[in-house]
Amino acid sequence: MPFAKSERTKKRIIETVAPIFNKKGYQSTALSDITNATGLTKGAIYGNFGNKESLAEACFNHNIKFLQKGLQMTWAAHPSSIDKLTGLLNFYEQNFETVANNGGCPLMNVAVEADDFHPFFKEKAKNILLNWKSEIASVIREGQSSGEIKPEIRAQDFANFYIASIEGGILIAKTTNDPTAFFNIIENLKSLVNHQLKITT
Amino acid sequence: MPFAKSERTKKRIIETVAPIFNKKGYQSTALSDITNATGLTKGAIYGNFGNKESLAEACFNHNIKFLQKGLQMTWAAHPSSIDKLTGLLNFYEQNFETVANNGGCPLMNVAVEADDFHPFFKEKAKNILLNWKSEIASVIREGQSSGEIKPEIRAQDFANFYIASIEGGILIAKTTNDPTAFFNIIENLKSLVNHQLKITT
DNA sequence: GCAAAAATATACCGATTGGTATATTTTTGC
DNA sequence: GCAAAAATATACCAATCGGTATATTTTTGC
Repeated sequence: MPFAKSERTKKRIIETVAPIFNKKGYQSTALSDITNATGLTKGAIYGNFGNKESLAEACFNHNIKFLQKGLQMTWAAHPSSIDKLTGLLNFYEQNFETVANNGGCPLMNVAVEADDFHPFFKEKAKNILLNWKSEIASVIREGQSSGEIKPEIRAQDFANFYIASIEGGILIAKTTNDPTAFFNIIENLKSLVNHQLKITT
Repeated sequence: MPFAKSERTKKRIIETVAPIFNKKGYQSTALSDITNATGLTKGAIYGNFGNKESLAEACFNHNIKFLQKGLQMTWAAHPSSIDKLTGLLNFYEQNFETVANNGGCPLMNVAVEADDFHPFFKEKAKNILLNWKSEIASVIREGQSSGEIKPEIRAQDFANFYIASIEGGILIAKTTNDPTAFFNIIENLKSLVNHQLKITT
């Protein structure tokens, strides 16, 4: 079993440091934060990761993966398009505290920090966001094909609104220390899905 | 006219540096960024501001003031509550490029950066956000009193949703370099105001 | 226009930053 | 269990960080 130790250590570093990067941000997380949290020295860190940026990227991927898996599992659990949309809202609702304690939405955090001065991370955030958007839009179009969702709904526009509300909700709830602000938005979105998208007949 | 020079210099520093803080963030904006941009030396900067934090605070206030004035002017221009809500959306629509070129919404930027490790700025962001929310909610309640807005609308909840969508829209549009993502959300909100809040009789 | 005061510049400080070369320890395969 | 290799620790580097004491320049009030 070659490379076993190395992979285990890398994983341990990522899991320990990912929340720190998400909370403090890329620039503000110092190597000393990383060595203190892991109990390793700089030599060990640089032996496992080429530089601070590649460690930050690995941590970002790790943070994002949690949310991507949530979407995949929700998609897999619900054949119906409406159920996919409301099921995902339930997932965000149920995991809000976890995400909040981990430093908030990693996509928002990286997007805001990288926006004007870090093209590499900005591009990553852009791709993830566009991908998220198109996954939501695809589900809506599938629902329109299957006769679940009203045909006049513009899939891309609704996906855009759906994601914006969620991200804005996280921002407000986190900033004001008021989770109900987020839950309230989730309820509003559920209502929108059930009363504006869904064909009731 | 005592202190005249000092006040003019302070103003010039703030106006020059405020966009930099909004783009790079508090931590990532170095004193060298400030001296380079202003053409002044550290001595001059510290002669006008006690430390980096108080300069950053002055810049944050300056950045926020633009948006606060927009709300005040919109409020003053429209006696009707519905017009206040749609007028404010028009203001955000018309000034999106300006805000985007200035580094995005300063409230979001500071909220995200300060969230987990800078209590002072986090508290500022929280207060501004709660104040914004309650101003929107007040307008809705006024509209309910005057018979413009449906009485069953929960003012606080709608204000929450209104702000979340706007902030999320800025995040998406900025991250994906697609202003139409923001405009699209503004149109959706206008539609919500006109078809869900407004009493059409 | 001259002295006082205010504003700015210069030169420095210790601490911390990300990163690296090398020495030491630990793990691996046989 | 021993040698090779992999992983970690140590000790260092130049650059930059925010901040300050002091010297110099500019502005002010008369």
